Amino acid sequence: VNWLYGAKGNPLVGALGTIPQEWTGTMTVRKKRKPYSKFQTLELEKEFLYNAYVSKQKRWELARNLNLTERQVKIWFQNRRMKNKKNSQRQAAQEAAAAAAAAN
Amino acid sequence: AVMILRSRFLDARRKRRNFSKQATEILNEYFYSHLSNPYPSEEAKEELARKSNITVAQVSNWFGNKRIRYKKNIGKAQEEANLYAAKKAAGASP
DNA sequence: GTCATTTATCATGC
DNA sequence: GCATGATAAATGAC
Repeated sequence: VNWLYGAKGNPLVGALGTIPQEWTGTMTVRKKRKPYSKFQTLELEKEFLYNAYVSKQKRWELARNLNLTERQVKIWFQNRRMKNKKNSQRQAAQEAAAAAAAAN
Repeated sequence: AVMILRSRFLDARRKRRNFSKQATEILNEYFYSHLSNPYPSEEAKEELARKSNITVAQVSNWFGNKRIRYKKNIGKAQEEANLYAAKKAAGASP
């Protein structure tokens, strides 16, 4: 509805953080972001180096060994692929700029 | 350990620089003039990036940070930042 | 699946 | 010492 939903003092949010009248249904609470440990990140990076797409079987193993849910492993690989793409685009832009500068 | 050393050089946070005063002015002007829906389209982002002399990714980062940090400040001095609204009105009235 | 986000956290500027 | 820009988890649209 409004992008300010959840902001303190916004009319859409009831006083003292109560739920708006129009919404009596399920108030799904967003899970708080929790940084992974060094070991977890290293193991995930190791597997990502092998292949950017993980199979269901590997996903289950990783989740069990790293004490994560399969959903977390799946999302980690999705975010990691996006990170890879951004870094590639950034590097390509830098090289293009360098080539353009060299042409002068 | 290897990853730490690599990230020390690849992480752009290590070489962060503040935007110029003009760039911040341009971004704030757009943000407060679209306060009801501060989500610039891809084309708008590109234009803002050119005028601000930054990348579109940096424009996206700026709006992401601006939205969440504006939302957390409603009722505080953030309302005073709406001098951009008065500024716009002063420039468009004649 | 991608991809633009939200949110907390990180690293830096000053 | 916080303000600020960038990144890391997590969600949701499509």
